[in-house]
Amino acid sequence: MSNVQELPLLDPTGGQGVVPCCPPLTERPMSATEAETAARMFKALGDPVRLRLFSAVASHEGGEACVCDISDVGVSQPTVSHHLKKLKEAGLLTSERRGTWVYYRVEPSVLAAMGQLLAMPAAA
Amino acid sequence: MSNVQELPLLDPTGGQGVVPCCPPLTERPMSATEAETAARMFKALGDPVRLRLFSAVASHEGGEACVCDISDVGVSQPTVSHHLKKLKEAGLLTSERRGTWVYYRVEPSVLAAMGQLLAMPAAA
DNA sequence: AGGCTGGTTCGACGTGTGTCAACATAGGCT
DNA sequence: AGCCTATGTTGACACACGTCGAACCAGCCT
Repeated sequence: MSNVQELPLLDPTGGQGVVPCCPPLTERPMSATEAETAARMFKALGDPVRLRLFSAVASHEGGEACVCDISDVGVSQPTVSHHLKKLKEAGLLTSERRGTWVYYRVEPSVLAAMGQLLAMPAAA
Repeated sequence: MSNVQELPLLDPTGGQGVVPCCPPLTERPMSATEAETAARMFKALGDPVRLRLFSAVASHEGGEACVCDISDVGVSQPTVSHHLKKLKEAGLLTSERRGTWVYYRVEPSVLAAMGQLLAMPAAA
């Protein structure tokens, strides 16, 4: 347990962190630190435009999409870029330039972490 | 306050069964309407204080807690009340006054719906 | 009645956020 | 070189948001 990505917290400036994070919300009260971390991810998805962008990337083949394929969400191009940056900073997406186009890709572990966070306690 | 907001994430067809508003994020690109609905809930959980409050209620016995039990999150009491109201407006919590105290309770179906939203497609 | 405690609402303040137009950068093309 | 397309960055704007203190409502006391 000493390699892979095991950043304790997300670095806001790096924007490349993966956060395994916290126990389910229903298990015990979250600490301030845990809440800070988890809220950052929820916040990133708390905007309709970002949610659509993220969904567009996530549902694309291979979990990867070019900006040009997903930028039709009703806002200007700079705004799309701005939101993609936010999603990247939240650790939800990664980007890679290949020639002319930039491709965005989901960070599956983070998605899984959020899913776990909302996991129901199976009604005991 | 006669808040006429529609139920956020659930489609009340079929009674108690969990009917998510939207398919998993990874299934297909979300529509604008779907994103609007889902983002409202993510946004509600996108604040550390609200996340702690929600977690405190959700992890309490019976999924229910008195305000006095959970209001120790580092902000003033009016702010706690404000956030609880937000969570209520987002459909995540319901409140009920019993004598002196007000009890908040999680909306389990909504929690499940959000979990489904983040469900992974078994790593295609 | 009056007072006390638990919660909510109000009004205000500073900060954060989404948005755009304009500019800047990267890479491919002629 | 020069131009053109694809993205990202900057600066500015309006608006939303989190926070607090103070005032206000709801029940339980004495």
